[in-house]
Amino acid sequence: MAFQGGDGRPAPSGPKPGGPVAGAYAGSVPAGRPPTLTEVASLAGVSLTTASKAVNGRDRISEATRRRVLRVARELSYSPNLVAKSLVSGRSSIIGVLLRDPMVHRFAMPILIGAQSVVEQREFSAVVADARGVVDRLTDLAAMFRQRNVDGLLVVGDNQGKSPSITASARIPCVYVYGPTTHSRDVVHSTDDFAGAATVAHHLVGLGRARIAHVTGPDHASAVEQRVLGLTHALGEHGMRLAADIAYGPWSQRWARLATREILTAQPDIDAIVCGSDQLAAAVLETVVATGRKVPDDVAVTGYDNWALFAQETDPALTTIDMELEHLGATAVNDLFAMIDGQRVGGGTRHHEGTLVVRGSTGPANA
Amino acid sequence: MAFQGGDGRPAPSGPKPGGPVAGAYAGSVPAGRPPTLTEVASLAGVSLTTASKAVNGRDRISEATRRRVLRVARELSYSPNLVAKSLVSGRSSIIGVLLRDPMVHRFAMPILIGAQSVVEQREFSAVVADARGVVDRLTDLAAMFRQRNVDGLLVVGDNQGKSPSITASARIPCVYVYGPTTHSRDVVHSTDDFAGAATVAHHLVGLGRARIAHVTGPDHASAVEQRVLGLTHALGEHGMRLAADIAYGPWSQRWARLATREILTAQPDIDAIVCGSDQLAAAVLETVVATGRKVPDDVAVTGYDNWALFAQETDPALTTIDMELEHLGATAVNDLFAMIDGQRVGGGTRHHEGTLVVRGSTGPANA
DNA sequence: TGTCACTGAGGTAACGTTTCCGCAACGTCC
DNA sequence: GGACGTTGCGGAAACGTTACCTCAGTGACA
Repeated sequence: MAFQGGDGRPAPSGPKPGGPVAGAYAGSVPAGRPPTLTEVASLAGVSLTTASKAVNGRDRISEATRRRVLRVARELSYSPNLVAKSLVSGRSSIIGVLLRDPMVHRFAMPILIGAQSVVEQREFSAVVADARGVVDRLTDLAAMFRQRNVDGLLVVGDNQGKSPSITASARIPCVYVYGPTTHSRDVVHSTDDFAGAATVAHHLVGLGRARIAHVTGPDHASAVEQRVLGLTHALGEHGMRLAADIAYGPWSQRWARLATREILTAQPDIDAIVCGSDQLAAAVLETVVATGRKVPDDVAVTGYDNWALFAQETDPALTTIDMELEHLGATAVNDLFAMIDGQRVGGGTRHHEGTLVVRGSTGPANA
Repeated sequence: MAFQGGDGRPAPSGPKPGGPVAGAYAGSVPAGRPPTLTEVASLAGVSLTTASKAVNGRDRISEATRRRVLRVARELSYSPNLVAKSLVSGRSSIIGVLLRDPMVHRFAMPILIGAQSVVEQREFSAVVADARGVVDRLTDLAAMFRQRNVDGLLVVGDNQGKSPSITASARIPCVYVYGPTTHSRDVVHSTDDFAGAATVAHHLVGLGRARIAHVTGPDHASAVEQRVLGLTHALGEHGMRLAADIAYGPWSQRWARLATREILTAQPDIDAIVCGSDQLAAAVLETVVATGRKVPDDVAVTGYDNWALFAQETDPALTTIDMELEHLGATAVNDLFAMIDGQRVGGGTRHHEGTLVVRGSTGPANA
C-alpha cells in the first residue's frame, strides 16, 4: 500500500482508535524515510498525542499504553525528529562551540573532547566554528549560531589574551573556557596557572633546589604572567627568589636552547630550570644534557602542560603540570547546561588547579 | 500593542494587502524574540509567500516588490529560522563530521579547518563528534546525525588503519578523508604517501646521497607502508636501494634516538636518513648531531608532515613533505557538497600529492 | 476580439512535533 | 447520590517555513 512507497504518505483518514491495526502495516520494514511518531501512534492504535507522551515519559498515560507504544516504536526503530522537536520547543539541543583561534590546536582539542563527552551524555550536539583569530568573526558566528537556534555558546580562548565578551550580544547562555574575557562578570573557566607554578616551586624547593631559573613564553601572554607570579610568590614563601633573570621568549625550542646556554654560562651553578611549557622544557633539558650536566642530579627541569609528545619523549621524562583540559572542558559545559536549564550561575572566573606529575627530570638535589 | 510583548503574537487577521502598515509597528526595535518572515511580510504589505520569494531570490516576483520586502527585512534585521526551513525542505544545511580517533589531534585539526572554511562559504554548519577510536560508536553517531537531519557526513580517518564504511547504513552522502575505508567504492580523499616519499627520495639522490637509511613508524600503519613503498620504488628507479634495514617503531622520539644510534653504529657511512615523520626526524637529527656529524654536510635528514612544531625547531630546520591537510579537508568537503547537490561523484580513492619543502637539513653531499 | 502564455501575487497544505484544552470514565468524600 | 478531583486519552492549534496550486491581470498574436 501507499505507506510502503518511497514518499507515499499514510492516508489522512487513519484507522479509528480501538485496536491495533498491525495487519495493515505488516512488514513495514525500515524503508526509505525514517518512521514518524504519527506512524508509531497509528500502528499502536493510539493518538499522536498519546504516543508523544509515551516516548517522552510524560504522565497522564497508563503504564500499559506506554509499554505498547514503546514496543511499536522499537519495532519500527523510531527515533524522534529532533529538528521538528526543536521547532516547537524552541530548544535545539545543540550548543555552539566557538574557537577563538585554531592555532592553539593542541589545547583546544582536549577541551573539545571533554566538552563533547558531556554534550553527548545530555544527548546534545555541538556545532563548532573557529574565528581564525579575527575578533569580528566571533560576532558573525554568534549570529549564525542564533539562526541555528543553539541553546548555548561555549567560547574557547587561548589562555594568552582576552577574548571579547559576546555574552551581551548573544541572547543565550555563554560560558568561556581557557582564558579571560573583556567582561569580568562572564562565566569563565580557566586553568590556575598561578597555583600550578607555585606547586612546581614547592616541589623543587622540597627537593633541596636553591638556585632556580625560569625559561618561559612571551611576557604578554596571560598564562606566562600568572605562572611567573605563582613561581616567584611560592619561592618568596620560602624566603627565596629566582637565581637568574626570567628568560621570556617565543614558544620555540630553538630559542629555548639558546636561552639555556646563556643562563648556564652566566650562572653555571643553577640547579633547577622551571619551564613555561613542556615544549620549552624538552629543548632546555636537551641543552642541559648537552653541556655535560646530569638531569636531574645536577639540574632539575620542569615543564608545564603534560603534553605527552614532549613530556614523555625526553630522557628522563619531564616532571610537569597536567592542566586536565578535558576535565576543564567538561566542567565548563556542565556550567553551560546549568544555565540552559535555567539555573542561576554566578559570574566570574573559576580557576582549575592542575596536578603535578612527577617524572624523572626532577629528584633530590646532588648533595 | 500585543506585538511588542514578550511572547505576544500579531493578531491572526493581519492588515489587508494594499499598502505598508509601518505605522502600526512603528518602533518595533529588535525586542526579545527575533522577527519572523510573517512579520516582515505584514510590515511590507505583502503575503508570506511573496516575502519568502523575495528573501530566497525566487522568481515570479517583481523587482520592486522584492526590494521593498528586502528593505523591511533589513530594518527588522530579519534572519531566517534555519530550523523551520530545514524541517520543510528536508535539508538542514548541516554536515556531520565524524572523527574516528581524537588522538590524532594534530592531523584532524587542519583537516577540520579546511573543511570548515568550505562549509562556511556554503552557509552550512558542521556538527562534530568523535568516536574515540571505538568503531561501534561510529555507527551510533551516524544514527544521531540522522536524527539531526544532517545533509552529509565527513568521516576523518587517521591514515593508519581502515575506517569502517558507514556509507551503506547512513542514507546520506558520505565522504571519507585521510585514510582508507573497508569499502573500495567509497569516496575517499587521502594523502599520496607513496608519491611524497618518492619525491623525498629523488630529492636526496639528486643531491648526491647514496647511502640512505629509513626510520619510520609502526609497520602496520598504512601511511608508513605507503611511504616505504614510495621510497624504495623511487630508489629503484635510480638503481639504488636502502643502505640499511628499515627501522620500524612507535611514533616516539625516545625510540628514534636509540634507532639512530644503532644505525650509525652499524653503518657509520650513512649519508642520509629519511624519516617517517617530522617528530621522528627531530630526534634523529638531534642524535646525528650528537654523534659529531654535521647536518646536512655529513648526513642529510628529512621529515614528513611539515609540522612546524618540529620541522622549524630543529637546527637546521627540516626538509619535509607538506601534506596540505587544510586543502585536503576542503577538497573532500567540496566533493561532499557535490554529492549533496545531487551530482554523481565517482567512488574510489583520490590521492593528494603534497609538496616538498626544502630547508637546511638537506643539501649537497659532502664531496 | 478571442485565445494563449506568462507574470505577479496570494491561499493553503505540509513538515513532525509538543502543548493546551476538552471530554469521558472512574473513584472518593461528604 | 451528588459534587469533585483524578486519570487516560484525543482533537486541534501552534511553530516558521516552503511548495504547490489558483487566480487576476497583461500583452502578443491570429
